[in-house]
Amino acid sequence: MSEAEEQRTASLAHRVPDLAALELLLAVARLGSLGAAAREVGITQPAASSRIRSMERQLGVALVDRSPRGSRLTDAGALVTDWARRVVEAAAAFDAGARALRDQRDSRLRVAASMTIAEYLLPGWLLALHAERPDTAVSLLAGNSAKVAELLLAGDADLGFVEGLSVPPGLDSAVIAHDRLIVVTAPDHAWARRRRPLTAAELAATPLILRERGSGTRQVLDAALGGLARPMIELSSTTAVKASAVSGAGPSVLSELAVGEELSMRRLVSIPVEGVSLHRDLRAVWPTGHRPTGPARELLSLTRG
Amino acid sequence: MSEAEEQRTASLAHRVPDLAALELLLAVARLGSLGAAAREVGITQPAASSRIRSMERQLGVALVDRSPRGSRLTDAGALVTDWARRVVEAAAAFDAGARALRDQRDSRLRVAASMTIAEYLLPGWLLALHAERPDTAVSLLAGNSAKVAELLLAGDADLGFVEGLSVPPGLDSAVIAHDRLIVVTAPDHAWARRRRPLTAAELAATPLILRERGSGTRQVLDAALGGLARPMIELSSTTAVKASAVSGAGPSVLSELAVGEELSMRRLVSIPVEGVSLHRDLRAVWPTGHRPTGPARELLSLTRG
DNA sequence: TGAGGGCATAAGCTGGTCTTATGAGCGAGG
DNA sequence: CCTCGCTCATAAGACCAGCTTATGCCCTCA
Repeated sequence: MSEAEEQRTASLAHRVPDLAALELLLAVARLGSLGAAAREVGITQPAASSRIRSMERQLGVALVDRSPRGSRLTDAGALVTDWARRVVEAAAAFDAGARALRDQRDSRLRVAASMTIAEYLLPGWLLALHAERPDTAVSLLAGNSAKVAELLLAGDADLGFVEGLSVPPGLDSAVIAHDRLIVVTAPDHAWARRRRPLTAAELAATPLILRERGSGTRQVLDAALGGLARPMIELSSTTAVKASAVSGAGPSVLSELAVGEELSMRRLVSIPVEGVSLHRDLRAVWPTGHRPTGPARELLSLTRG
Repeated sequence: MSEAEEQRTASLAHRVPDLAALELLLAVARLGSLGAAAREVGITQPAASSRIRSMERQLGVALVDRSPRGSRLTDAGALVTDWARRVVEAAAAFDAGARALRDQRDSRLRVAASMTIAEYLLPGWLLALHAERPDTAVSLLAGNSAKVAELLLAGDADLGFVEGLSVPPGLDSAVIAHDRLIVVTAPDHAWARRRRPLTAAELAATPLILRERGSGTRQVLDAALGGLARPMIELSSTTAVKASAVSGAGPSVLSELAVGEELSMRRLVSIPVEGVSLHRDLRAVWPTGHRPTGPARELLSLTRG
C-alpha cells in the first residue's frame, strides 16, 4: 500500500487530533499563549507545547506563530481553529445528551421525548439550559408519542416533547417549533433536474424509501397524501433511510431536521413539492392541569423562538 | 471538590469518548456485530469489545445488547450513535479542510477562498468532491477578495470563491449561493421581545458589535445602511464578534452562515429587520476567459444548488 | 541589568490500549 | 447427535503516547 493510499484509508481518528488537543487549540486562540492555555486546561506548559507541536506535525500545517511574547494563530491556524470549534461543539452536544441519558433516576428534571426531537433538538436545548442553570440535572427518556404520554401520566417524567399529528389524551400542549417533511433524492436522480415542483399525485404514484408504518414521519406523510404513500422499501431507522437515499436507491421523504447535513454536503438534494402540506408541529406536552414549573418551565421557555 | 463538581469541571475530552471509539460505535450500529466492526476499523475483536465496554462505563449507559448471534443497539445506544455521528461528521469536515490546507504545493486543484466561505462552506464541498473523485487532491489558500484575485491572476490558484459586493476586475464569476446578514442579540436583550421588525433607521442609530471596516461583512452592512453603521466595538474576527454578542454586550450583525449553531442553541436570537437588504451573493471566480475545467468544473458543479 | 513571562528540550515514569491466547454460549447442518 | 462456525468475554503481557519535573534560552520591561 502506498503512503498516499494508506493515508486515505486510515481512519479519521488517525488524522484528526483528539478532543483534548482541539480544546487546547481553542484555548490558545482565545488566550494568546501556550502557557496560559495549558493552565486553563489543567496541564503543564511543556505538555501543551508538545501537544500543539504534534498537532502541527499531524496536519502538516503551522498553526501558531510562537514568539517570546506569546503565540498567535497563523491564517491556516485560524481556519483550523474554526473547524475545530465545530467538532468541539458537536462533542458538547454529545456530552449534554449522554449526561441526560445517564441521569435516569434522581435528577431534578425528567424529560421524555420522541426520537426525532431527542436526536436533533434536545442536545442543543440542554446545552442552553446548562448555560443558564448549571446545577439542573436533566434526565432523558426517549420513545414514541404513546410512551411519552405514559411516562408523563405515570409521573415518571416532568415534561414531554412529541412530534405527532395529535396530542395524546390527558395532556396539554404548546407548539414549540415546526418541522417540515421534504422530498429528497441523490443529486444524480432525474428529479434533481426538474424545473417544476413535484405534484402530490406524482409523489403518491412513486415508490419511496420510507420509515415503517406507525413512525411519526410516516404518519404525517400518509395523512398528507391521504394514506396513499407507496413504499419501495420500509426501514426502521431514519439513518437507514438516509443511507439508502444517499446511495441512490430512490427518492425518500424525511424531516428537514434529519437531512440538514446531507443537504449542505450535497449528498442529498431537496425536491420542491406543491399541493401537499408536509408541515407538522413539534409540541411540548405535560399532564393536563400540571403546568410546567421550575426547571421544566425554564427548558420550555428556551425552546420557544 | 465533590465528585459531582469534578465531573462538571472536567474537560469534554474526559467525558466524551475519542473519535476512534465513536467510529467503532457507528460501525457496530451499521454491521450489527462487534467482531465485524472490529475488522472494519482494523483492530481485533477483544479490543473492540473492551473499547465499547469502556465507553459504556464512561457514559454510564448500556449502548449495545450483546447476544451470541450479534449485537444490537439499545434505545439509548441509538440516540448516542446519532449524536456520535454528528461528532464524526464534524471531524470529517475538519479533516477535509486540513487536508486541503496541507496540500499547498503539488495538488491538482488549487482553490482560493475568502474566509467565510473557507470556514463554513468549503469543508462540506470538499467532502462531496472527495466522494465523487477520491483521487483529486485539493489545496486551499484563504484570504480576502483581493488576495483571491491576485492568486488567480498569477496562476497560483485554479478556482476562487469570494463574498464581496463586486467582482474583482479581470475575473469572471458565477453566483453559487446566497448569504444573508442577520441582526442577532443575546436572548435576554430587549430586542428579542420585540413584536415588530426593526427598521433600518433603528439599526443605523444603534451602536453595534461589528467586524472591522474592510471586512466583507462590514462592507455589505455599510452599503446597505448607506455607510451609517455605528460601531460600539470593532473586532477582527467573526468568532470574537460572536462571543461578544453571546455575552450580552449588545446587538451584532453577522452572516447567517456564522451563527447557525448559536441560533439553534439559543445562545443568540435573530431579530427581524425591514426596509434594508442584507443579502449578498457568494460567487465562484476565475480568470476571464479561463473557464473552469476538470476538477475545478466538478467542484463548481457541486456548489450549485 | 535583573526579573518575569514565554517557549523548547530532555529524562523518566505512568497508564491506557493493543495483541495473542483461550474459553463459553448458541445455532445450523452434516 | 455432534461438530463447526459464529458470537462475545477474559486474562496476561508488550508497547507506546503523553504527562511531569527540571532545566535553559530568548525577549521585554522596569
